[in-house]
Amino acid sequence: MKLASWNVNSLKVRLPHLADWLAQAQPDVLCVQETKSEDAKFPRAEIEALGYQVVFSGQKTYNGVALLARTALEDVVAGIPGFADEQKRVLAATTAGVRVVCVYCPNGQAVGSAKYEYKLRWYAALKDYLAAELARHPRLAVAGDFNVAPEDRDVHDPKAWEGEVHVSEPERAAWRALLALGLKDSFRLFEQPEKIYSWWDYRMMGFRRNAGLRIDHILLSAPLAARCTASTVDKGPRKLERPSDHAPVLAEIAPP
DNA sequence: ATGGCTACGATCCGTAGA
Repeated sequence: MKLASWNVNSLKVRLPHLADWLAQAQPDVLCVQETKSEDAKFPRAEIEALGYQVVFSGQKTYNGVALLARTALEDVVAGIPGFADEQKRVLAATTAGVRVVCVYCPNGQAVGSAKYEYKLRWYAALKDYLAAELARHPRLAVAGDFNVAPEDRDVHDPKAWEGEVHVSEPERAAWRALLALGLKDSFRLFEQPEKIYSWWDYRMMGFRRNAGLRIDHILLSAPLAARCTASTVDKGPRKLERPSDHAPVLAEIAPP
């Protein structure tokens, strides 16, 4: 199974890039974040025409998540059960025997802000949810935009970012709490080149300078991690005209 | 230098992203 995640920063704008990338990369499952599309206006027919099943949970202007798969998407659950939240950030489904949770974690805006507190509360709720999901689904993948760069090597300029939102210690602790459940960062299962990132600022020629952060991740439960053969970032779509500021991330999982 | 892009829904600017 080729599993991918991509924050498209508006599905409407990025639909041509998405279509091209699906045809080229041929993922079996794709988690999409920041669709910015309310469900009534979701481009379901366009995506089905590309050969994918799709489920989605969205809202106008902000947030919004979707799950695309070659195989049927079953037991679909939107949001974090028991955590009241207007913001459409989580969508789970089972496909080809794998439970997939698509997440768009809060940005946090600035350390100490109300949005930062919300981010930490949200992460705590996510951790409890994933603990329960792991108990029910041994084959669990959690993919999305986590808005946390786990370590300094995931940051282009750790000194400039020190203590800032996305790298602050409470955020990294929240990330490590997910790993403590037994989930593995698929990217770090392998030897990787240095300075690999998944997001680059639109401003200041961030992409050309490779001034980025690795904040998009695919977490795998132990049974899936044991079968994972590769995990990469595909910078290709970031080089196109009018790109998303995020690149797709991928994990390959061998058949059992 | 606290800016610098981009998307959105609203107007000709504010909010949000990261």
